[in-house]
Amino acid sequence: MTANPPRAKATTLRDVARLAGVSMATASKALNGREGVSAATRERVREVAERISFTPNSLAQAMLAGQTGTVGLLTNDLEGRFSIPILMGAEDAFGAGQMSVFLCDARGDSIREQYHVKALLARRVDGLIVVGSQTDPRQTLGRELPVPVVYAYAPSEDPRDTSVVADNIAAGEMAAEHVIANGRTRIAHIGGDINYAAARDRQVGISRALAAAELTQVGTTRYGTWTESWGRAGARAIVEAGNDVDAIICDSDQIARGTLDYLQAKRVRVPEDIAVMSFDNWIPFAAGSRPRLSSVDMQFHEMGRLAAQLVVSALSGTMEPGVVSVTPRVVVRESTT
Amino acid sequence: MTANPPRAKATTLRDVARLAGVSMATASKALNGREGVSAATRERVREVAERISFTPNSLAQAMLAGQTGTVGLLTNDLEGRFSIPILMGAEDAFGAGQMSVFLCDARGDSIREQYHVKALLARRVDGLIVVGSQTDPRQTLGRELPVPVVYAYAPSEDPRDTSVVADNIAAGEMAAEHVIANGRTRIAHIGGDINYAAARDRQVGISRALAAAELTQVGTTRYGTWTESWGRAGARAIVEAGNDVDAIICDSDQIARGTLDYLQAKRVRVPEDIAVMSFDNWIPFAAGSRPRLSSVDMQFHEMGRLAAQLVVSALSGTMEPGVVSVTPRVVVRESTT
DNA sequence: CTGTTAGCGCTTTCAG
DNA sequence: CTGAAAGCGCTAACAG
Repeated sequence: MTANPPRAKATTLRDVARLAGVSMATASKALNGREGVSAATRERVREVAERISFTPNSLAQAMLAGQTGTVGLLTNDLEGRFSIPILMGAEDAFGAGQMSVFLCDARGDSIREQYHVKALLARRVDGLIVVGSQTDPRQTLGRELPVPVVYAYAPSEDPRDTSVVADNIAAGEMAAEHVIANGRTRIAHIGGDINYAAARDRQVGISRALAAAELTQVGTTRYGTWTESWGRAGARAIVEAGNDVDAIICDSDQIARGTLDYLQAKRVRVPEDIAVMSFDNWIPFAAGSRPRLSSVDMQFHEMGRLAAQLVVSALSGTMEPGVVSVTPRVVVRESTT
Repeated sequence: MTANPPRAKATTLRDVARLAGVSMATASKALNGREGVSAATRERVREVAERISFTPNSLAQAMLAGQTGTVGLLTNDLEGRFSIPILMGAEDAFGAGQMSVFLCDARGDSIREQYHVKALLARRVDGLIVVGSQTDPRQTLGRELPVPVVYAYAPSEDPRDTSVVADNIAAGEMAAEHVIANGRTRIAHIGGDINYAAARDRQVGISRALAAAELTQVGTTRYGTWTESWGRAGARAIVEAGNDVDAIICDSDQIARGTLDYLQAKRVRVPEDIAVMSFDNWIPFAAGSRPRLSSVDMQFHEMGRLAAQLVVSALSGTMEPGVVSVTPRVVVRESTT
């Protein structure tokens, strides 16, 4: 029942000016480092501002400048594995400067998304980053928006928009090349959910790398879900098919964990008998297993950073339409070497 | 090299008024549902506003109102397991209304934190939520801030502040009570990092529940790290100590996964021979293993929601100082039953 | 060097 | 019922 202390009302430039005995204009110039103020005056104004802990009202500044120094980050699965690193990358890229980020989660609901876009525009954000939850192209927010929009992870279906995506075909190639480089020739693939472009693209990449090495995939790719449980089932299917296999590429770290689990229960040695390679490099999963998993990192953080940079550069100039791919990176651990 | 289309400049109330042939005052009243406008005029104004897709400038509105309808969410490990659900809970609680959330990650750096606070105050947020990365009390942001502050997960060390925390002692009790209720009497505990209050508190809770059931813990709690690898080592230590054990409580799902891994390699059956119980209920880990893990959910989402509600209620009234605990919840799966 | 004036976009009295 | 005027906090001309 304790009442809180009365909140100090924020001080204004007018207070500073009055206390320093100058006009608001002079106070403004003094604090903003504009020239045309004597050193003495400037110092005095600064002291007053400091003393009464004056913080300029960004809203007022924004109204004059026509720029708010804010961007909206619209995500669709905060829960998810992908949004967060992308978000961090963006936060990183902005954080250094003086952009602030409005975070909105639309939960995959387009009504909700529309609502958030409207709210963000009302707040006069300078730009928008839209993070999808699948790599499949998503509907555009429209081309009539008064601010630049960059799509991350899920590209916009409209080629006139600007998107930053992960290169899953390259990722598939890199995964296969890595195990091939380690001397494996009998390679199988456990896919993720076939409804995801990520899963289909990785298969394309794997095929491409195998063809380049004049190898043939062992068995055909089976698709399932992005779970450990599917990893176990997929591994069993491969083993029970009786084919001779010396490497399994799994479409996610979780699938790979399931695969590892099955193989270990069967006393198959990893990597001696079968190498296991995965995608995403979700550290808690990839680095928690024994052996630890080699995995293709999709560089989400980098995607976020890039998206942020694109938005920033769009503020002063125009933005190239099209899709920018971020190149993945193989992280080698003990499951393949 | 395609130049983007010129961005439509945002329309203003003045435009609406002019096009509708009324004054700005009338247009304002019409759009905001104020009375004193004829139905006909109101309709006409609305149509115009709709036609030119007028979006009121929140900044201008905020300047008049003295409230921005924004809050700052200051986190210290976006990466982490805890911030995100809390963040989602807050987003949830606000999202329904018309609060927008500024997200800032201070990376555990107090200089950076200071910088963000300053920026948020400049943007005249109506309130602040500070999310810590450990349950240990953290330094206060100070009591002179012009806006209400709520600390989540990590409470403020200053009892005059308002904090929302997880009740780890209760969690420890609930975990022990659950395994006891399932007939286990020879219970061991693998702790997390002893430098975390969460780990120490859970031990307190476990002891309390064991005492209440007139049981004694098997061996003393060993502390390590929050990793699977420590889970394996800890389980080995328990097994090799040669004590008869029928349940192991692990301080996190990851530790439990390691424990499970070790037990399975040793052909110990879970839960028949030894039940395994954990904390956090991090779904990908807890529900991915076989058997799936029973785990104490710390209700992070709920904590975020509560923190948000506290901030909102502080806007219209005062805020109770002190620490609010969120009660955890046992999620039963197959590792204990 | 310093101060006066105008105005960003909006809402709110208070006259008409 | 409608509009003119004032002002939120700040900055950018332009005078002095």
